[in-house]
Amino acid sequence: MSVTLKDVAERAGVSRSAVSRTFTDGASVSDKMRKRVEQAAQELGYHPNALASSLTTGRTKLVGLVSNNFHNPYFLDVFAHFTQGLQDVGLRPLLVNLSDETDPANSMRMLTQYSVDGVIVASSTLPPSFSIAFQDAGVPVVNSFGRFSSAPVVPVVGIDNVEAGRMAARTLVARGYRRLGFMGGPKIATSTQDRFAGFVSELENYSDIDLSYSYADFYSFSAGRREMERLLIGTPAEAYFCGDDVLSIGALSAIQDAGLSVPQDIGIIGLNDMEMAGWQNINLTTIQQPLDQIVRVSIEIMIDMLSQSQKTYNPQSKVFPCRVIERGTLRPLGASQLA
Amino acid sequence: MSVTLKDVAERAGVSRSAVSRTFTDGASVSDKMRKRVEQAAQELGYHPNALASSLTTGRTKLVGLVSNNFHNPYFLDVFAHFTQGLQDVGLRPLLVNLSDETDPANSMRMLTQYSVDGVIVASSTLPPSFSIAFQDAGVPVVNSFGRFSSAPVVPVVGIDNVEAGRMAARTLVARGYRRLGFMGGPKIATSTQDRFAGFVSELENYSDIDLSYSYADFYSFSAGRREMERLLIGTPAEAYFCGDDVLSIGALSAIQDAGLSVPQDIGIIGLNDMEMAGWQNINLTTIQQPLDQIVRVSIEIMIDMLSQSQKTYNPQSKVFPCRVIERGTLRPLGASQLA
DNA sequence: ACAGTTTTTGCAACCGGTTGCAAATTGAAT
DNA sequence: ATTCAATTTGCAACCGGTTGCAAAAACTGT
Repeated sequence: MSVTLKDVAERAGVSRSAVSRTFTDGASVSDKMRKRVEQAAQELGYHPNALASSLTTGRTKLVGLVSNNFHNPYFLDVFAHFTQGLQDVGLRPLLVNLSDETDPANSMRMLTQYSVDGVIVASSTLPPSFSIAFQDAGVPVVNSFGRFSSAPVVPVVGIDNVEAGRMAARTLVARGYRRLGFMGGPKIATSTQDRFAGFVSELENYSDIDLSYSYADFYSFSAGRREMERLLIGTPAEAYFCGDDVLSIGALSAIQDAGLSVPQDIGIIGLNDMEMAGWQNINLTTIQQPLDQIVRVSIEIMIDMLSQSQKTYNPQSKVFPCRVIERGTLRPLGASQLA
Repeated sequence: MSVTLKDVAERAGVSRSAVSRTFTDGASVSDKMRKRVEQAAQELGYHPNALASSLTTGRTKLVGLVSNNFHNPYFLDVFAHFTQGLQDVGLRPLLVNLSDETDPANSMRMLTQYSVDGVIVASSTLPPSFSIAFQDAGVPVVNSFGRFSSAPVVPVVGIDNVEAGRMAARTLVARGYRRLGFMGGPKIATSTQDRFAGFVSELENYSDIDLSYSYADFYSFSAGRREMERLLIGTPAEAYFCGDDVLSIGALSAIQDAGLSVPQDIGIIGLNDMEMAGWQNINLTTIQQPLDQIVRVSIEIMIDMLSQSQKTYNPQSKVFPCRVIERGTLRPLGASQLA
């Protein structure tokens, strides 16, 4: 079937160790030997079996990439960045779809069966128990888009959602909105909880603000639309901070269909700045998560943990500042504040 | 570190083979023995190492899932289906992002290093050389969303793009459009070539049709928008068949911004029926690819190939019928045909 | 040319499993 | 009880690599 170490050794007339050494860097081989082995390997089309070597080295260079957000277009961007970033540093993403899972045990089992070197949990809606379960199994974990904490159990990379909530509040207030709405994602998502907390806390600095809030069932278009339809039955707020972009787009669609216009009648600000938010027919004002930084640093931390053979890694949260991307769903800064 | 076969064997006071056998189904073990081993395994928290066993069995249950479409939201749907479907049958997707690759060699090497059991190439824009390269390396390959052929080199699962092109033509003609446009994806994509061929051939059945055509650079929003902007400078057609949904949405956005309305001034029909096409603020009339069937059958074929230890698999194309999903970007069937 | 040092090489054991084969056990039948 | 067949078990070799250790080879300096 496939050509092995032994084949190359025989062909080159050397020992198996010699062959192994030419393919492990840092090993002691003379130039003569290396040439000879490489030649033989070339001729036979030999490539070392990564899995076999993992047996002795204990490293597979496999990284579990686990997520449950397979219906939020933002996560295609996320996957694109992660797969690219991981393969650039020689790691291989083993993709795990946790959409219907509520118990980490199954995925844990499969990840340990494949002895992944580490796990990246890329989700803002998975309960922390998942990350912790992986970590307890002795596997390095980093939780991207997780909840910030000054002393996290698992390294977290993302944004400070509380601060993002504040930023949304400031942005709306600065544009003269006074009756504000928070339309969160699922209530159990830590991201939504934190954004809400920040949003509320910032508004306490202002006296004349009216705040209402509610939650959509998922981070999805239809949930956002449904929730906004519900809100429009009553007296809607002047502007909403929506849980994320896809939710915002759902809300926008409901508003349009109700014959109202954005940003004149209702303002919307989202969060993520997914590619689609910039499409001209959406043109969503939103708070941008610095995706490439988050991914880059997530991978850096993972590499760091992998190099520390000890499990004495001291988990840290790394958060990156967000910024408001001004587009067309909020009235501009200097505009008049009353219809 | 982790608990091994040997540990369990010692604890249970049996041979290593016995333990191995209780975890390989189809092996001969008495009930007594199995109970005993399972108990010991339980106590130690043992789980067999899939990679180690792959060494002797020659099966890793790893499947390469390779694609270069990480910027088309449709492919999030595709990945969601594939990851779910694969893990449901006990296979693990090793995700490969080919976005910037032009040469199969690198990805080939890495896939063989990890001795994947098979490769699923999920892309309509990768040149066939990729699938063929994998196949030549002796790995079972199925090409999802590839080009139909009655005697394919590699099994193909998808739709008959030529027929889809015809269907688009019939749909437009039936709605009274006479000046038709084909706005393809990248000219080198087989999907675009075939859709064009079908579109043209069907129109030969009609005498009074005016056909124009052009191509967008990628299957992406911005490429679609750019191309439509260009078309609107001249005299646009009455209706366009666009390369795919995301391209259609780009085109729609250009049309709107030009102050024209859909479907009154210009009709658009897309292809894919990605989730977003059904969003009420997009509401795109489109030709639906039966995604779940395509994925399901792709996986079935893969399993089939894996079970045939021989490589005597006779590759076949499996194509599934598409259907038109009527939404709001084409005038309805019975409508008057002139403005 | 020789002893001493450094580098290179091969041997053999090991990583965590699987499996063909023969020995041991069990069960059935007389 | 005894024979024979069927089932279960363990031994040992193997899958494709890696690596500690000691022997061999290559340098060094004199």
